Amino acid sequence: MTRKSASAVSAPPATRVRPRGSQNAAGEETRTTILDVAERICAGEGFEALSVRAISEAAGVNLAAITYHFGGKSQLFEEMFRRRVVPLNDERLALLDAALASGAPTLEAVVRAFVEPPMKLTAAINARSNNSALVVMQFLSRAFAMPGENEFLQTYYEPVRSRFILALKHFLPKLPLEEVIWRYNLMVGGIIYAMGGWERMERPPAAFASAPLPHAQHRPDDMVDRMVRFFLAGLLAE
Amino acid sequence: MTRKSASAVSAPPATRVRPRGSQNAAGEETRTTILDVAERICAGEGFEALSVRAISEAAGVNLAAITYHFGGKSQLFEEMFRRRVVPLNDERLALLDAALASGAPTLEAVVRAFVEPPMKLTAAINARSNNSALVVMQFLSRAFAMPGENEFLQTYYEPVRSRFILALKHFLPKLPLEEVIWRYNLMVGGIIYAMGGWERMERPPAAFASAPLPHAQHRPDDMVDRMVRFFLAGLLAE
DNA sequence: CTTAAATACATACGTTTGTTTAAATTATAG
DNA sequence: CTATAATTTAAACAAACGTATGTATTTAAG
Repeated sequence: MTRKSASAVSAPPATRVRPRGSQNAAGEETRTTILDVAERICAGEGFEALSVRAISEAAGVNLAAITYHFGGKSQLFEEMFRRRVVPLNDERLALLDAALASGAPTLEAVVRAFVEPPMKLTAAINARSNNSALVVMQFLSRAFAMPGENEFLQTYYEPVRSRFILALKHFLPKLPLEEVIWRYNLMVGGIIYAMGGWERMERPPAAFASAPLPHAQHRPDDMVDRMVRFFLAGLLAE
Repeated sequence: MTRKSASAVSAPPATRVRPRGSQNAAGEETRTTILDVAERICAGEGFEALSVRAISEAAGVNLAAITYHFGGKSQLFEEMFRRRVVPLNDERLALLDAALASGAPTLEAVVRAFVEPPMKLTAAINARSNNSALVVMQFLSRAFAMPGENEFLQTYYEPVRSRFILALKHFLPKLPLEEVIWRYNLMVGGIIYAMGGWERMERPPAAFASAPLPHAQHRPDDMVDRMVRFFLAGLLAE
């Protein structure tokens, strides 16, 4: 089936080698183009619009380029996911370390370390493709919602999850661990939902049909502040 | 293309009529079976496993039954969505009315009216198919994440959204409407995420590898209480 | 029982899907 | 320049998809 299994069983003729990265400058550029275009399509037309044909055509590359560079459609998805999530989690952990290493660590700093990176990433993607950045939300919700245990999440997300839960527990010593975990996850849900698009976070109720709200300037910092306020209070409840 | 357009243009021979409901007891049973099975497949194997073939085979009905009873795959999805969301939203509004009509209405009662119905529904589905009930979460996240304006949501969800936002605003008079809307949506995100599966809401961090936690009895009421505490504090922040 | 509608069925059609193949082209190293 | 690897290309494949069709079966009414 896959090239990997073929070479594992027997590789008699000059079997083609799938590049882990790319050895050529041209190859690397094609790789990046595919990832970018796939992301834009996902943001604009939804996840199920992601066919290898749609991607390759929109990217201006050959149909077989996706199989060649990534090994297949699902591995392309993995790479789309990894490319965004790994730096995001690294940043979260770095901010957490900085918060805890400070002279007077606060729960608010921990919450901010968790909230700020994904919101900044969402803002960046929003700025690039002026459509709302459903991308990351799609991926995260898909990954989080996948039936069974997802080894992806286990690898890339579990360390972040563990460290933040323990950090929260440290600042909430009277709260049972079980409740800390619940509150952590409620925070996660709010973040993922907010990543799915800001305009729905601000749309006024239909009853206020008249004034479409001054439509504040979508400043990422304001949104992060808002979220930190909400989550911090929730975590400190009771 | 579709039967509807064909009959709209010209219906010369005995064109088959697509039933809106079902006229026979047998037909109604088939309809329900299809919906149930589709829901179970979605919960167990994810949304993209929902093909008309997989559904009809698992349901033990003919391949053409889905087109016959629903008109097509997408209309089946609409019905799956409607069947769950309409009663859920009705219940939410009824609880909200009851809360506001009471002698001493409280913000907590409003939050509870919003949180309790989806959690009870999730618990019911969880009990039926012992897999985690990703169903509703899948549907909701898909619906919420759909690019562009979703007329479905506009029809079925907007009244609920408007009424609850205004109710929250009433209890939070000092908070700008914009911030009320944000906090409402952060609450929505937490609920949707929690609906996606309880076991991940309680999984201990990997660092606590030893004790898998006493695994409390998954009592829906406890979970609702937990969520209400968290959201209520968040809404009242600052 | 007879009749007509409603439902179920087996089958086929046309499309789209992800992937593979083999040859052609480009880039890099010796 | 030459040879070798890396990349791109066009074409084809089998499988899965949603849907349509014609007929058989079942149901309900007269």
